[in-house]
Amino acid sequence: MTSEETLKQFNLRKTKIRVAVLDSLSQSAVAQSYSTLQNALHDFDRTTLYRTLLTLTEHGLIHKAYEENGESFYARCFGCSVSEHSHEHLHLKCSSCGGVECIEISDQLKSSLSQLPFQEINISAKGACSACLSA
Amino acid sequence: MTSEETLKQFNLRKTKIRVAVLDSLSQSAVAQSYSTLQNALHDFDRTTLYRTLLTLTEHGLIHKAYEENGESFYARCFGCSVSEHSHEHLHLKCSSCGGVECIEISDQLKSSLSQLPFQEINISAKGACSACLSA
DNA sequence: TCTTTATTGCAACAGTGTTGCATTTAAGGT
DNA sequence: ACCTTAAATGCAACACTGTTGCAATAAAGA
Repeated sequence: MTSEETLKQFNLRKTKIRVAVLDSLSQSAVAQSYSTLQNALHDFDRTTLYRTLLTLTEHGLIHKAYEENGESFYARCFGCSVSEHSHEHLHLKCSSCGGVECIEISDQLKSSLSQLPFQEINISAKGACSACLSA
Repeated sequence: MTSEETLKQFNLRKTKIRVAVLDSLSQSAVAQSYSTLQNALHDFDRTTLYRTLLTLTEHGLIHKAYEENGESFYARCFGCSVSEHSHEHLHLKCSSCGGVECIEISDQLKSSLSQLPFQEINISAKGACSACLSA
């Protein structure tokens, strides 16, 4: 589904920056940092980018995958609604390239996590991302 | 062990703010945010607090337990060295009081995590902390 | 095309992170 | 108790992100 179609599906107006952000995040294998997005979308005011990320997050099209040292990384959302954010994956911060990759977790780990009496369980780790491993 | 003794053990000079930070984090059941620490220690310059947190973190006396929306929460470190930060616990951000609690995880979860080929695995979650549950 | 409402761009301010530098303090030796 | 020296502090300053208000602009449907 194209970014335009996605916006329509979520009842959001089609604007240049929303399409650009969704395109950028969809094409990227890794989550993108705010500053990376800002560099890629420097035609737009940073406030607009800030509000775009807010809007897309609130409606469940994207999510903040990782945050460290004040740097936030955003990724496309698949299969999570506004209310139920069950991101059953792990966010790997690559020690080599600095990118953030979303990684599926094992069923065993899922079942261990599901026994916890908490919501919004989030796992992050550091290591080599698949791109850097195969390079 | 007192904060003074801890500093000596780690070969760090005993200064007022280091003792104050260690005392504050030791006495607290939950991790403290930067702004909370700053309020509690407003006699000191915020740069000094910043550098104190850096130093204590680098030497493994404290660690950043949680970070969200640019707010960092710090806690005392027990049993983790500079090189090996195996925090085998979960950081629970309380939806009620906003505090961050360190919670031990089950052996089953530990073993699932130990199978992952990553370092510095970190789990965070949202829910009610023990203080708010018992209140 | 018109109308309405959401979105954008700009200005402005707060909070945190970070560095440089002069001053002060801690710790060990005398 | 006093020096000496290296480390720690306080202050100024700047960058970046988050956040809000408001006037100008653009999107979507009639």
